[in-house]
This record gives sequence, structure tokens and C-alpha cells, in this order.
Amino acid sequence: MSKGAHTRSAILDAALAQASEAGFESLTIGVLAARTGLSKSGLFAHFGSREDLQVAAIEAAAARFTAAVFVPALQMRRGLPRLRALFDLWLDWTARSGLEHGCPMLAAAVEFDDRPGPVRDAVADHYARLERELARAVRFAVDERHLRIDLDPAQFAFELLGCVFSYHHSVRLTRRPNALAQARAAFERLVADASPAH
Amino acid sequence: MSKGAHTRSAILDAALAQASEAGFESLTIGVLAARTGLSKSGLFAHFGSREDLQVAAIEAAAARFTAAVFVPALQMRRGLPRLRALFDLWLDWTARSGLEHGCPMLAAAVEFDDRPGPVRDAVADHYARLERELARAVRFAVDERHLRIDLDPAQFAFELLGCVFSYHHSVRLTRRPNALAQARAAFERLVADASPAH
DNA sequence: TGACAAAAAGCACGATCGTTCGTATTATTT
DNA sequence: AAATAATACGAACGATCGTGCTTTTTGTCA
Repeated sequence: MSKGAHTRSAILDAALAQASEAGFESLTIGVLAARTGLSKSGLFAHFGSREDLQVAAIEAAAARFTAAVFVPALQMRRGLPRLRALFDLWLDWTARSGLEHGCPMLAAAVEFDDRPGPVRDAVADHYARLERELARAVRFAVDERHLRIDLDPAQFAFELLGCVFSYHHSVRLTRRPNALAQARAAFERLVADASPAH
Repeated sequence: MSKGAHTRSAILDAALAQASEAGFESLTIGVLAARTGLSKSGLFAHFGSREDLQVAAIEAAAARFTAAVFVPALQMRRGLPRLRALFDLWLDWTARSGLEHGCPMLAAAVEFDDRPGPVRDAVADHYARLERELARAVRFAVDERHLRIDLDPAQFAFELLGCVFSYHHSVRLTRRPNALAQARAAFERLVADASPAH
């Protein structure tokens, strides 16, 4: 790897750590320069603009998410086992990726909700992809007869997303010690209702 | 109402509109001065600092939330009817409160997750209060025998929160047209599982 | 090792940030 | 109407924002 590519990825490392603890709006040239030890102009040269940097950070986060959640989940058998793995890996993917605080992707999703532009597009793209893959994993579970044949995969994905969001909220804001147990219980109820009639 | 109190509330109106569309980090003295037609210093004098302004905005949002969700829901009978009303009122409370974009409270929750300080405290306080009231409404429904006697109210609240979060995400970011239907379906499944054994 | 390209730094710019202070303009009350 | 208090303004501050330009340092390869 060339020197440039190396520092560029070091910058994105710092960017994700920063976004994890203070959101994407805190991704400023000066702050990242201080975090990486580079000069402002030296850092700036790696990206054409702050917006490009933010987009690059989103894409880096998406790549890490895929590597930390989807890739290991693919080693599980299709169907319910893989679905369970997806959920479990999702809940703590940030910690396993070296991020000490919240999920940068979730932060970006809320921050750029209503702000049109390339950053919003990148975030929306990630979630569209994620939800599509999620629905696909649900369809596999249906095909394997692990879940009801008349199950709506999009609805399942919607509610699974709800579990993750509520878990994140419960852990990071209200700091409830039983957040994980509640998330798992919600997941089990979701699976139970989606199971084939006995 | 005195002149000062009147403009102060006008500032908070502008602050919530701004936070709804671009997050709490965008609540800057200059932007709000421009939105209200005041001078920077004139606006600043109403709050001792930017942080105090942000806290005041959180409290204003909490007051509006209560007025738009809890107050009207209290007019319904205790139990499931009131619980349904809470959910329905919650989903579109921002629109009914004159906010054209996302929920400022949810934005603040994610933005200040990992940033200790009075703003985070105010947000966490609102959600703690909200979830406590939610659990109380669930207990009423249990008392009325509308819901199972062995239901865990905190777990119910956790999953209800998940419905709301996922709905917000689906409406604002991914812009799915069937978000409302999915949220209602998730709620119905939640209620069905919490209903007394037939 | 020397030539060339890539990367980082240095410096400066206009704009905006939160904040302070002194002054002018209003409301309110006597 | 005069006196007093409440409100708003204008100007300025040091800091930081994103972004150019030029120079210096560093890495790469013949």
C-alpha cells in the first residue's frame, strides 16, 4: 500500500472514532488534523472538500459494518442460524470494530435525515442495501422452512431494525443495564411469531 | 405575557424548527438570529450561553411533546384505548406541532448520546420520564385486563420505542411509503402477543 | 544516487463561531 | 409626563471554520 493510501485510511480511522463519540457534524478538518498529527492542509489534500471527506467516512463505516456483520454471518448456515448471527453481530459491531462509543452509521442516519446531498445519499444507500440483504436473509429462512411461508420479509426487517435502534438508545442514552436482555427478548418474540404453525 | 417571555418563546419556536430540519448542532446563535430577525447579541441576552439555549430548546421540545401526545391521550379510557392513542399520537406529533421535518428529541438523543453535559442530561431525563409514563400506561392496561397479567411493562415499552424509531427511520431516511402501515402492523403484533390468553 | 512524483507543511484568506461591552431603544410603572 | 427597568442593537474580540496557494519534505523508481 502506498504512503498516501495508508495515511488516508488512518484519517478515516480517526474520522470514525470521532464520529462515534461526537457525531458526523464534529468531523472537522481541524479536529481530524489534531487527531492524526497532520497539518490541516496536509489532511485536506487527501479529500477535495469536507463533504467528500464525510462521504468517504460513510463509505468506510459501511465497509467496516459489512466486514464485522455480514461477512462472519455468511459462515453460518442459511436460515434462522444466519439470521440470529446477523442480529448478534449487529448489536456489538462497533465495539468489535474498535469504536468505543455509538454507531457512526446510526448517527449519520439521524443527522442527515433531512439534509439533501451526497452524504445523505451515501447513508440512505447503505441502509437500503442493508435492509435488502436483511430481507434476503429472511427469505432464506422461509425457504428453509425455519420461518412461516406467508411471512413478510420487509415487515420482519422493519421490526428487526426497531430492536437494534431501541437497543442502541437503551445502551447509549438511558444506559439501562438490561438493554441486551431486552433486545434479545424482542428478537425471540419476533422469531416466535414468524415461526411456522406448530 | 411580558415582552421578554414572548420573544424568548419565539426564539425557541425557531430553534425547534431549525433542530427539526438540521439537528441540534445547527442551533447556532447566528442562524437563530437570522431566523428570528434579532441581532446576535439581542438573542444571546435571552440565554446565558449557547448550551443554556440548547437545554431550553430541549425543555421546550419536551413540553410540546407532552402537550401533543400525553395530554390528548389522557382523554381516552385507561388501558388499551389509551395505549393505542399514545402510539398514534406519537407517530405524527411533530407534524401536528408545526415541525416540518424530523423529531428534534430523537435527533438530540442520538447527537448527545456520548457527550456528557447538561444537554445530554436534559435529553436523558425526557426519555426516562417518557418511558416511565409509557410503562405506567401499560400497567393500566394490565389492570384493566386488556393485556396479560404476566406482561413486563418495561419490555413492552422497549419494543414500542423500537416501533417508533424504526418508523422515523423509514419515513425520514429511506422514505418508504408504507412506513406507517409497517409501524401499525408492528404495534398490532406487540399488542396481540401481550393480550391475555384466549 | 539522482530524477521525478507524491505527500505534507506553511501561510493566508474571508466567513462564522460564541461571547462581551457600551449604547440606544423601547416597555412598564410611578 | 418623568423615572426606571427591560430589551435590543452595533461593534469588536479571539478562535475556529473550510479552502486555496506555494514551498518543503518525503517516498519511489530508473
